[in-house]
Amino acid sequence: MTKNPVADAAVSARVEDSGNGRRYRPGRIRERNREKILQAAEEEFALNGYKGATIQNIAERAGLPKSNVLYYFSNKQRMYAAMFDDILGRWNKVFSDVRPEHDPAEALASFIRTKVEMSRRYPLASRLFAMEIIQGAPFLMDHLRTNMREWVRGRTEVIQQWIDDGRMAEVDPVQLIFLIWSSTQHYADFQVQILMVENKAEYEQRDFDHAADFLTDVILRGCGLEKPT
Amino acid sequence: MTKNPVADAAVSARVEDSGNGRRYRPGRIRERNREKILQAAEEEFALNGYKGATIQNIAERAGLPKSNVLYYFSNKQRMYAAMFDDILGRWNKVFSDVRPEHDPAEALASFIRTKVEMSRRYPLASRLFAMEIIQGAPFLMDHLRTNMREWVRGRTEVIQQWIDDGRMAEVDPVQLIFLIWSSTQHYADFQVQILMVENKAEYEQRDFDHAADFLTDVILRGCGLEKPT
DNA sequence: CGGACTCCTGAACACATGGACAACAAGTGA
DNA sequence: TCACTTGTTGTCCATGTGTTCAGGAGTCCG
Repeated sequence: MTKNPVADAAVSARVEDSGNGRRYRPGRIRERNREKILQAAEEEFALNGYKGATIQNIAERAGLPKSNVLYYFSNKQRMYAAMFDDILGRWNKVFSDVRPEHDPAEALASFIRTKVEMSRRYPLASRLFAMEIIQGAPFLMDHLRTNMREWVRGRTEVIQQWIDDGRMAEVDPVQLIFLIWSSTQHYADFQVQILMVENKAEYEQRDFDHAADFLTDVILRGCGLEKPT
Repeated sequence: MTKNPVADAAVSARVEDSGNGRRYRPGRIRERNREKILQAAEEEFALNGYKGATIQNIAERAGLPKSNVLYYFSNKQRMYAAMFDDILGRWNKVFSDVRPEHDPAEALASFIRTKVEMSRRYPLASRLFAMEIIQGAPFLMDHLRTNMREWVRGRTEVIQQWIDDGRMAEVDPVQLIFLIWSSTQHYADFQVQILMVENKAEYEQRDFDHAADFLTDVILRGCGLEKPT
C-alpha cells in the first residue's frame, strides 16, 4: 500500500494512449525522464547484458539518483520490458506492407536498404535484441512464438507467390529472410569486429551505403533478380 | 606466496606443451576436470554473459564445489580467457589454406559448408564469441586487431585474385567474408528465434544441410559462380 | 612405510546489488 | 492560501558475489 501507485503508469499505458487520458496525466517531466532513463538503459543493457547491467550504472548514465530511476520503473525487469516495447514497435513496420503485386527486385532491395539503415540508426537496439536471443530469449520468447512467427509467415507467402509466378529464382523464402536479417544486422552487432578488421576508428555514412550496395547486389543476383534502377 | 603455485599451470602451458614435461606433470585428473569446467563455463557464459555468469553456477554445472573450480582457474577472468583460447584455436583452421589456384566456387562452397557445420557442432562457442563482440570485445580486442585482421587480409587477397582473373563477379571480398560469417553463424546464435519462427522443437541434421544448400546456392550465384558438382 | 607432490573443500570476508521505504520538495488547481 | 498529487532522494537491508585461506585428503614413488 505504501508503494507508489503511479510508478509504471506510463509503462502500462502506452505513450500515445490517452484514448481517455483523464486518470493520470503523464506530464512532461515524467515523459522526459522516462526517455532519458530508457536511453541510458539501452546503453547499459547492450554493454553488459541483462544480469550484468546495474540500476546504479543506468542511473549514472541518465544523470539521476538510483532511487529516482526506481521511481519510474519499479524494478529492473519492467525497465527491460519497456525498452523492448519501444524497440519492437519501431521494427515491426519494416517490410510489413509488401504485396505480391510489387516488383520483387525493388521490394527486396528496399527491405535490405531499410534494414541496413536500421543498423546505422539504432545499433544499440539491434545489439540488445541479439543478446536477448542469444541468451535464449527468456523475455521475448512469447513475441517470437506469436508476432514474429506470424510476420514471417505473411512475408514468405508473398515471396513464394513471386517464385510461383516465375518472377524470381526458386529459393526458400524463410531462409531468404534469415539471410537478410543476419547479414544486415551484422553491421550493428559486430561493429567492433568490422571496424577492427578494416582498421577504422568509426563508421561513416558511405560505409553503410557500400554495405547496402554490396548486399543488394549479391543477394538479388543470388535470387536471380536484376538490380532495380 | 601462499597462493597455489600450480594453479593455472595448464592454462599458460598449452595442452600439447610438455616440450620438457619435467617440472609439472599435469596428471589426468587435472586434464579431465579442466575439461569438465571449461565445458560448464561455456554453457554458463553463453547463457548469462561474462558479468552475469557466476562461478557458483559453473561449479554446479560441472558437479564440483566452487572452491575446486577456483583451484583450477584462479579467477573468473582467467577462466574466460582459457575458454577463448580453446575456441579460437578451433576456428582458425577454417578456410585458412585457400589459394588463388583453387576453384573459387568449390572453395567458397566449402567455406560456407564448414562454417555451417561449425554452427551445428559448436553453437555455444559461436554464441560466446558473438556476445563478446557485441559487448565491445573487451577481452578479444587484441585478437581482432592482430590475428583476425591479418587473416582477413590474406583471404581477401585470394578472392581479389580470382576477381582479377575474371573467375568470379566483382564483389568486395571483405564484405563477402562478412556476409558468409554472419549468415552462417546466424544458425547458431539465433537458434531460438529460428526454431520459434519455424515452430520446431529442435534442429535436425537436415536443417543444417538445407541451410548450407540455400546459402551456397544464393551466395555463389550472387558472386556469378556455378554451384560445383 | 613415509614423504612430497597434487588435489580438494568448508569457512570466512569485503563488497556490490536490487529493492523498500519514509521523509521531503515541487507542482497544481481551487 | 490550502489540499493533494507528483516527483525526489538518502538510508537501510537481505542476498549474492568473487576471492582468500588454512588445513585436509589422495596419490605416487622410492
